[in-house]
Amino acid sequence: MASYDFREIEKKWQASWKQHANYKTPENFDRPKFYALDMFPYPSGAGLHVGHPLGYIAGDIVSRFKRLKGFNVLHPMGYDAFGLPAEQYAIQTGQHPAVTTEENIKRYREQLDRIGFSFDWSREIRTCDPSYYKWTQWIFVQLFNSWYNRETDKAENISGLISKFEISGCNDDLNQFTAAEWKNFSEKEQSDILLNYRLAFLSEAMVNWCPALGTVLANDEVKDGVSERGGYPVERKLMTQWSLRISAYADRLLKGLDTLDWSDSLKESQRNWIGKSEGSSLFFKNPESKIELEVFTTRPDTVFGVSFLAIAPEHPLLNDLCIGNERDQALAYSEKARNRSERERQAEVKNITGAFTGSYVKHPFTNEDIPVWVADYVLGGYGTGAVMAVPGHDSRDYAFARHFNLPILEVVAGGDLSIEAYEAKTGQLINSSFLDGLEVKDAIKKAIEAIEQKGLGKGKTNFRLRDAVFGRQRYWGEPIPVYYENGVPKCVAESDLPVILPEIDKYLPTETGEPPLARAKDWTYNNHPLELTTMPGWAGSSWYFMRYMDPHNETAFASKENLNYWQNIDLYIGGSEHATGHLLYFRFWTKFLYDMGHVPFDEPAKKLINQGMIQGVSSLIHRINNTNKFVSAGLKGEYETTAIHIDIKLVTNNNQVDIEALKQWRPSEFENAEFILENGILICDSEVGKMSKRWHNVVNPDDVCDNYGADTLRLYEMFLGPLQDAKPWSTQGIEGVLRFLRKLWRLFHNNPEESFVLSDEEPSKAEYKTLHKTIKKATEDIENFSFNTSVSAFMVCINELQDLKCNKRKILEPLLIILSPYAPHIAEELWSLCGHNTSINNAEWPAFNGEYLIENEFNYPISFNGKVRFNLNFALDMDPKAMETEILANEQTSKYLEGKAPKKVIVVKGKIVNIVI
RNA sequence: GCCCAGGUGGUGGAAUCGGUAGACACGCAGGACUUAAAAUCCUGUGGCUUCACGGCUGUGCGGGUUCAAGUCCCGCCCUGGGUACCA
Repeated sequence: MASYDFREIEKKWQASWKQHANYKTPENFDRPKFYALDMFPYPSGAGLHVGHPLGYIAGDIVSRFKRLKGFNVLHPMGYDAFGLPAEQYAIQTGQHPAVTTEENIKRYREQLDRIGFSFDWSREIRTCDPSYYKWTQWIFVQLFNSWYNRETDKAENISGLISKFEISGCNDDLNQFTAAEWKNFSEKEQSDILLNYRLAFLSEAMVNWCPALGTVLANDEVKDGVSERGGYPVERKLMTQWSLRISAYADRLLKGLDTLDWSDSLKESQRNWIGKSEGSSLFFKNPESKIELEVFTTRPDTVFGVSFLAIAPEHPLLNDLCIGNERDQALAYSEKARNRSERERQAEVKNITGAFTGSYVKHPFTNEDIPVWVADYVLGGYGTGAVMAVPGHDSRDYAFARHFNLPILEVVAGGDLSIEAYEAKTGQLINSSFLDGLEVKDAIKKAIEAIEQKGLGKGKTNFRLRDAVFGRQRYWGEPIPVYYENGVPKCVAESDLPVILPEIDKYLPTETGEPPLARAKDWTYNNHPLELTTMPGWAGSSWYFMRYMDPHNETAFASKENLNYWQNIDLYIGGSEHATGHLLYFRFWTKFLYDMGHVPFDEPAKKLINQGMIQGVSSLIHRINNTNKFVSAGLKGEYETTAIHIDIKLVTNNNQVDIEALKQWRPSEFENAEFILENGILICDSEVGKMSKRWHNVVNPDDVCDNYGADTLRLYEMFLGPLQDAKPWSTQGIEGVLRFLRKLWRLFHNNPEESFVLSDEEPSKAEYKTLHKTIKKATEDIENFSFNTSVSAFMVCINELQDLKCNKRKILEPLLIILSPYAPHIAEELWSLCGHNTSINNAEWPAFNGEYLIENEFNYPISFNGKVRFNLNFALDMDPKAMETEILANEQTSKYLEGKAPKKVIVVKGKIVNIVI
């Protein structure tokens, strides 16, 4: 073989790795472990584009590196296979989602295989596989059978709570009953009470209902009032729903972040989503009507600035509060506000609306009458659904008071209330009785003390994090393993799991609006009806990383032995778009399983890297409005035009459109079109955005592998820039990477016959220096996830060896080893040509020898008072005093120093960098 | 609005602790080889200035600390991402 034939080489080694199961994770536990996981993909019909493999390549490089370093590496891959697109497709075509999913997976696998990943495919999992979702259902059963014990601050079996009720009854915020009463409750009553505590529970709650998708969605699945998938409008609707009590873990999810090596921005996203806020509850009462309204505030110091109370349109006491002449109007307003969709609600944020209820309550400190208003800026689901409005020091209350002409009181000095609310948490309290003169910080403390002392409320912490709606009115998901006996929800016995997803004739809701599972024949368990909703997409992904440790275990989701060995993920790579979804849920499930003693770790991933999105560059040509004429980009200013996306394959690197290809691409549109050219060519504009079929800008990794090879693709994706950064895909520069691999190849074939030649001669110092410099850099870069600079270092190394005409075994073999994580195919080929009959995968990462980098002399430019620079040579081990003498003796220096002794000689890393006089 | 990240040549991007800014690659220009092309190799390439040696200037803007600032501090401007009546 003379020239570098990447097609042949890559095909050959991929087949060999498969045949010899090179990347199968060893089943012994005698080495240190390393668990490198990529977020598994949802297998969509569109296949992979060049953005998908970015994170996988980085993970693969680290995995290969760790293997060479002697670690037992777990590096698996699988598919997040339940989900909406396959079901939407099924509705349109009648094709079973399982069939579509299977096809898509096959396609994904082909694409992944071409890139040469070192996945252990014997551990592949699919969330839609019954042997997998058996355990997803099993975890659900554990959640159902558990409650969160605040005293021990962990989840426990619900039986403990039941015995507590049996012995001493209950007296908490939710329920009050005696032990005797508990025993007299019916089974249904007991069940309903327990649902208030179970971690998987059924409740009636306002949910995000998406009519177009026919299902409810969790908060993180709704963006800007529309569904994340499909972008359909979302409404609020009161429904009985399965939810998971993630709110019980709010504080631990927050605290756990401090122990994780995740990016600051991602941790910050989770902190904001959890939204911890500390403050106080406070009761406003009306002695006549006996009404008590509880509010939550983070600014109890401003209590003397309260001029009205505002309650949410969903507030439970609304009906009692709306009285007198105001009753009808206030109720009508609330009704209207409640029924608005999320989108309307958000669009109208700036419109201030509200209504007076007719009721008054007493101010807890001044005993003044405070009017109670209903206002849609108060959210039913947060805090107590009621706020004490302090217009002087809260901008929303201020706007409301301005609009309805309510009093604005100043209680913290420092602002100008005629212009805006003064919200800063600094300044002295005024007009506030016993708080006068205090700084805000101290006033908050004192106010809470006073509130607690008088029994008006107590210090309290609120979280923004809501419980996660878990039921989906869809077909293509895990059945929730629950049946109903006389209206009481019960879990299917663990021995009867999995509850297999039944076959149905159509993937649509029934005529009566029930979920698709209602179509299933005999959808019962021991003659009792089974639950009709299925689990959301994030259920299967919340624990999949554990299944990889022991994927074929039939008696447990993973054996204790395997869990103890592999522990949690050492390196998790995936997109930051999962910050408030998957990455929160899988922390929650891990903590729960930890509490219940099923796993020995309480965080799933120690280190997380978010790879940036690779964006697509789309091409736009300009059509003159109402004509079939297209004008080159430089001339578009002279016409009224509309931009049209065309396939990027029709365009060269410098934005020149191939008109003949364009005509063939869409003959109906372009066959008879006229083109107004500039300098004889048609130029288009380009735009950076998401890679999508819609914009005709998808780049398929298969094409890159065909034209440049998998090794070049791998190196180039790393070379593009820092892994974490978003960057547009461009093939400018990919030639440079291919050129680098050719140069490497030629080091071994540098003779007229271009035959493989390797020298066993002892390398020179310069050659060793080049090698060890590169070993150092490559090792450090992988540990710092700085892959782009590593690729550069390899390029420098090859350029230097080329200049040295080096073809020595002692240099090239270690070099192949450190390059193999990036470009495994060419490394393997050359390794084999070097005479090895085992895979380079079994080699050992070369040791770095720093001695080759030490120089005896250096020549370094020296600044003089930070200005003039000149060069001086010194021995490296010369002491600073001797250097000073040397400097003064030097003709050039003394000229600048005018014979004066230097005040200061600045030495950095043993080198003089500046002389100060 | 709030929170986070970032702003370096024509382009993507380098620059561990503050220590020769622009590594590496693309692009561009010139040259070698070739009948020619491709491929390959060599040279140059921040700006201004100089025949040249060199000099001046330069990391979004304005100030500061330091012998020395892309890097640290203060105040702005801009871009990307997250979040949004969360009391």
